[in-house]
Amino acid sequence: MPDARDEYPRAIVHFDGDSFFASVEQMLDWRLRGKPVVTGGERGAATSLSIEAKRRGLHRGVPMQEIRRLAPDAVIVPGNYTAYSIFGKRMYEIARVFTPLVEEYSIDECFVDVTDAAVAAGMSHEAYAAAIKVKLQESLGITFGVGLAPTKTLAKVASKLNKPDGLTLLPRSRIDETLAGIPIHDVWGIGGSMSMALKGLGIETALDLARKPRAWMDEHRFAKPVRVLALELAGVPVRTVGGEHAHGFKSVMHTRTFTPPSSDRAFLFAQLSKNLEAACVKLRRRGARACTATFYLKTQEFTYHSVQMTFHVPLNDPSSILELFSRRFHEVFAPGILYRATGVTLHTIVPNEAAMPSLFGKSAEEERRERSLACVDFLNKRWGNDSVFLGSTLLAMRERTDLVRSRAKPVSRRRNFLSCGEGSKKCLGIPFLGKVR
DNA sequence: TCTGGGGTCCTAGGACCC
DNA sequence: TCTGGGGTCCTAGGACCC
Repeated sequence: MPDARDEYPRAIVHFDGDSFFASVEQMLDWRLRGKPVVTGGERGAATSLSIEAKRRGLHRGVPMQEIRRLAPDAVIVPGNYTAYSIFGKRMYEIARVFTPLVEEYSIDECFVDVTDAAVAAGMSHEAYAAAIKVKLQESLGITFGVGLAPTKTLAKVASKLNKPDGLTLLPRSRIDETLAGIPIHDVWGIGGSMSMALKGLGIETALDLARKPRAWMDEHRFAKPVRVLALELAGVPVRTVGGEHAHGFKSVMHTRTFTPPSSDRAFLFAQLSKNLEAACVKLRRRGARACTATFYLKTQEFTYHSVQMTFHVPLNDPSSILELFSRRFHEVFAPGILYRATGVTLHTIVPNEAAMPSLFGKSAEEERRERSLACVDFLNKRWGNDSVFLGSTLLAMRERTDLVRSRAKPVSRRRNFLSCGEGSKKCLGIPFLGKVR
């Protein structure tokens, strides 16, 4: 019987919500339970599918028309990201009752390091992971795929193995037999480009990579990410839980694709303005400012043309930033070219408190601007996000309204969740989820 | 002037993730 | 897979310094 410390030098658990968005929809509306539910109605392709929908052979990315054809009884709903995000936050809170070592990896996933917490509770790592799983399911009404392993990469592999509602143990002694069945392109961190390169060198499974020594990495001049991956697959913990995503954020972005593509300079600038406003709202909501920004135009051929800039003071109001954008817009825009999207990223984030506007405090002008922004935020919160916006955005708003109007069918069958149609607000029916103790 | 070595910082762009 | 939106990390290469 191997010792627990050999099997799990660290005991990392990965939790992955099963059919997360669709499951949340089913929790919020009992009428959807037991039915094939598909989210993504607002974008015309499936984002998440309930178990019942998956059983009908549907999967992510399938166009809604196809869904309707293949499964006429499917219930198609628009994404309700506010609700998903509340369930996600709830998941982190519940996990943190068991240990503070919780990394918020994505809206429906988290990593938990239970190495010490389990010992302190006088439980095995397996039992502790199982207890968290039960608590999550009881509290949220959603099942999870769970993996327990000595490294984050292996935990991520394990949680996928017995979905839905599985708890998969992947101690060191079982690494070889498990990884032999995992194709290299299924490994977290290996994308299309890297898997091509690895396959060219005869690496077909996760086990093949785990067995490669450092000399081989040197010989083929592999960069850091692959080396880390190989170690983690071999059961050597390199990545720590909570290290990377524990707090804060590094950038906010807002991008939008429009159809049909356009070469109209004024329209494109209005799109940019709208994206900038949205990105600034996110920034202000988080009480932060940015010191750098990137904006881009994406052509119909999917090439990006971008401009990066640095502000001399941290900013979060769109009008000052837009002024800077307008001066450099000509660097990305070429007449006669068709563009399909624009985007804005704000980075080098600092908290508001750290961003004293000048040595002498706020000027009257800055005071005035802050007050008007607070007013805009209030109005948008009260009356919906598009109530107040910059004049430069107007052209983009008109366009959007036209698109909505021309849409043939409402995307939802549920009246109370209908989000299309001008001015109608999405209604949010989150049940009380109880107190975390 | 065509010639050293070495370090840091910044930027653009690629790759990957959910 | 002719492709939506929001993120993070890594690296090569240039600028600049001693």
